[in-house]
Amino acid sequence: MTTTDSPQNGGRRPQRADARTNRERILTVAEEVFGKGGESASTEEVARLANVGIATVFRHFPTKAALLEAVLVQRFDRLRAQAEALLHATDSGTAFFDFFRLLVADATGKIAIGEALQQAGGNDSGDAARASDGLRRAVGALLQQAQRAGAVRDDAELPEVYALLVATSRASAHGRLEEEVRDRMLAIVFDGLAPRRASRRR
Amino acid sequence: MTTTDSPQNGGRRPQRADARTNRERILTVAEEVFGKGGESASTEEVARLANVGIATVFRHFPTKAALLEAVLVQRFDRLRAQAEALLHATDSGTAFFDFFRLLVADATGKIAIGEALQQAGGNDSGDAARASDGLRRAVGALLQQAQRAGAVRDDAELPEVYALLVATSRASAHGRLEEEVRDRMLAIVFDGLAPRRASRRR
Amino acid sequence: MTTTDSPQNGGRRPQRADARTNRERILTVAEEVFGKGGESASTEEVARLANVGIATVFRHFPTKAALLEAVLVQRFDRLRAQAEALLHATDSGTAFFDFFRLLVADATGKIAIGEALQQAGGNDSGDAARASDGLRRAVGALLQQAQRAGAVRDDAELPEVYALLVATSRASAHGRLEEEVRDRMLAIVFDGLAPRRASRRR
Amino acid sequence: MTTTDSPQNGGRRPQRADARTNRERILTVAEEVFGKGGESASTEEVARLANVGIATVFRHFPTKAALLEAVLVQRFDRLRAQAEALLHATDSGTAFFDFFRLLVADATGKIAIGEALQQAGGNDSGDAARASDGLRRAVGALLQQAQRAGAVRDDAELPEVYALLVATSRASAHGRLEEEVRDRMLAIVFDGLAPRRASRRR
DNA sequence: CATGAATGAGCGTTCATTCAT
DNA sequence: TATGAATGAACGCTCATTCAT
Repeated sequence: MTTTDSPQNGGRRPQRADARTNRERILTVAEEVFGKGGESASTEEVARLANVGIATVFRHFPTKAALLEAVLVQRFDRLRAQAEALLHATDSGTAFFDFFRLLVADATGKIAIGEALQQAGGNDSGDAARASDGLRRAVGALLQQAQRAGAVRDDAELPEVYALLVATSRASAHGRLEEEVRDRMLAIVFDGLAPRRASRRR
Repeated sequence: MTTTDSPQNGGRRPQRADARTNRERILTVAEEVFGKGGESASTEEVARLANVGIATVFRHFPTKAALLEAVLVQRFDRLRAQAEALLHATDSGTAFFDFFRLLVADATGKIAIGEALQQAGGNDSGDAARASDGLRRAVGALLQQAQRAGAVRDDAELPEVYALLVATSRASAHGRLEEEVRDRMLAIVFDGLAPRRASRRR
Repeated sequence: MTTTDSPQNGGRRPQRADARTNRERILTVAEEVFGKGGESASTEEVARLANVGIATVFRHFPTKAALLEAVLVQRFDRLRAQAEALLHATDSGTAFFDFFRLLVADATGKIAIGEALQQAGGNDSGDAARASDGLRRAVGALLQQAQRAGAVRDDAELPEVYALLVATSRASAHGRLEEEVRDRMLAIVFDGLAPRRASRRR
Repeated sequence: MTTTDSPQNGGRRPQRADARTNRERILTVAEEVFGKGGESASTEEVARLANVGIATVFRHFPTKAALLEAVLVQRFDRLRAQAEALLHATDSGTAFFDFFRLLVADATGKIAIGEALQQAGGNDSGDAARASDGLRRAVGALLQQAQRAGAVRDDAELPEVYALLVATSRASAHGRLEEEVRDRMLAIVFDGLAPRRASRRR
C-alpha cells in the first residue's frame, strides 16, 4: 500500500486517487468514531480525525445517516466475507462456532456497531439492510453446514440463532464484559446449541 | 387526620397531590419516551406528552440525566421486586426461568431501557447503579436457588448469567423479534443453562 | 407619624408581626445577596436564605425590581441618617471627610450597592431616586458645612463631589482594593478637595 | 507574495476576507452591546446587530465569555497603545494627565467596559488579564515619567492611581455625568495628584 | 473537487412571575 | 397570608447541513 496520505495535494493531476483515499479514510475514521461514541458522535469529529474539511465528508456521504450506513455496509460485508471464508474450512463442524466467537470478540467495545447490526436488520430498505441480509445469509449457510455435520442441533433455526448472535455481540460491545465472562457466556449459548440428548459429540 | 396518603407528610401540606400526580405522570411518560427513542429523546417531548411545562419537568428532576436515572431506578426496583417475589415461589426450580422470561418479555420494544440495564451496570455511582445492583443481587439469589434445586447447572455464575439476561432482553427490546422467535431463542439459552448430562465442561 | 407602612393590611388580628418580620428578613437577606452577586442574584436565593417561600417575597415586593429598590431605599436612608447625624458633630470640619471615608468603607465588597448608588441617581423616578436624593442632599449639607469651616475648597460643588464619592465607593465595592490602597486613594482625593493654597484653578 | 494581509497565512486560503470581516463586525457590535448593557446583554443580540447567525458568533468565539474577553483585550490593547504613544510626547509632564482624561472620556456611556477594567484586574488568568496588566504597566510608565518631570507628587503609587483611574472612568461610564461635571471631578483628582507645596498638614 | 464559514433549528437549563391550595 | 408548584420566554450552546470560494 502506498500511502500518499498528504491531504492537500500540490499536484494537479491524479485527484481521483485523492478522492478515493479521502473516502476511505473517512470511512475508516467513521467506523472508529461511531464505534466508540455511538451515533451521537459528531460528523465534525469524523472530519477532523480524517484530516478533511467537513464539507468533504458531506460530499462523499450526503447525509450523516448515509455515512453511518456506509460504515455498516463495510462492516457487514467484511463479516460476510469472513463467514464465507469459513464455509470452506476443513472442519465445517466448528466453523460455525468459530465465526460466532469471532463476531462477538470483534464487537467488543464497538458500541454503535453492535447496535447497528440490529437496527439495520429491520430498519432501512437501503444498502445497509441489503448488506445485513448478506451477512445473515452467510450465517445461515454456516449454520446449515454445522447442522449437517452434527455440530448444532437440528431444530435451531436461523432467526433465533441470529438473534443470539446479535444479542451476545451487543452485550460484548457495550458492557464491561471481561473476556473470561464473555467466554463463559458463549459456552452456555454453545451448549444450548449443541445437539440434544442421544446423538452427542460429532 | 388528613386524608392525604402522602407518606412523608409530618405536618400539613396541601396540594402535594397535584405535584405527586405530575411527578408520576412525567416519570411514566419519560419511561415511554426514553424507552422508544433512547436517551436522545428530548426532555421537551416528555413535557409535552405529560401535559406540563418544560420547567415543571426540571422542577421535579433537576437534570435530564436525573430524569433518566429516576426512570431507571423505577424500572430496576420494579424488576427487583418481581424477582424477590419469585424467590418465595413454590417451585423454586422454575422461578429463575420464569423471571428470565418475564424480564425479556418486559423489555420488548423498550430500547433505552435494555441499554440502561447495561450502562447502569458500570456507569454511575448514583442511584441507578445502586438500583441496578439490587436487581443483580436478586437475580443472583434466584440463580442460587435454582441451582440448589437442580434446575440450573452448578458451574454457571452470576456474571455470565446476568450478561445473558441483559443480552437477550436487549435483543428483545431493539429488534423486531417476533414472540415465537424470542421464545425459541430463550429455549436455547435455557437448554444451555440446564444441568449438564454427564460431566461436561471440565 | 406612626409608620405602619405595611401596605396590604386587611388582615384580622396580630398577623402583622409575622408579616413585618418576614418583610424585614427578606430585605436584610436581599441586601446581602444582591450586595454580593449583583442584581444577577436570583430572587429564589433570597427566598431560600430568608426562610420563606418565593411567593412570600413576591407578596411583599411585587417585582424583583421593587425588591431591589426597597433594598436601595433602605440603604440610602441609613446612609442619609448617618450623614445627618454627622451634621451635628462638634468638628464640622472633619465631619465631611469622616462620612466620605465611612461610605467608601461601607461599600467594600458590596457590588450591587455601589452600582445602585449610581444607577438610582439617574434611573427611576421611584422611591429609590427619592431616597438617593435625600442622601445627596445630606451630603450637600455636610459639604457646605465643611466649606464654611474652611476644611474644603470653596469652588468644589456637589455634583463633582458626589461623583467622586460614588466613584471611589464603587471602586471599593468591586475591586480587590486592599485597605491600605483604598486609604491612599482617598488621601489623594482629600488633598484635591483641600482649600487651595493661593488662588489656584482659574 | 500573496496580496492578502492576513498575518497567519502560510499557504493559500481564500475567502478568509469574509470571515475576518464578520469577526471584526461581531467584535465591534459586541463592544457596543456589552458596553451598553453590561455582560447581561445577550449573545443573540450581538448576532442580530452584526447581521450574522448565532452560530457564526460561536464559531468565532467559542463561548460568551470568550467573546467578552476578546472585547476587553481589544479595548485594553487600544488603550495601552494610546498610553505608550503618549510616553514619547514632548511634554512628558502633561502626558499622564492627558491620558487620564482620555481614558475617562473614552469610557463615557460604556457601562460594562469600565466594569471590566476592574474585574479583569483580579479575575481571569486569561488573555484579558494579560492585556489588563499591559495597560496597567503602561500607565505605570506614564506615572513615573510624570513624577520625574515633577508633574505628579512622588508619593503617589500605581495601585491607588490606577484605582482612581478606574473609579473615575466607571463613574463616567455609568452615570449621567455631564461633561462639565466630569471635568471638575477630574480637576479635583488632578489637584490631589499635584506635587505637594511645602509640608502639608497631617 | 476541497474547503471552512455560515446557518438555523433544537436542546438543556434558568428565572421572574402567576396560580391553586 | 404563606406556600411551593407551574409556567413560558429566554439564554448559551451544538450540530447537521448548505454556500461561496
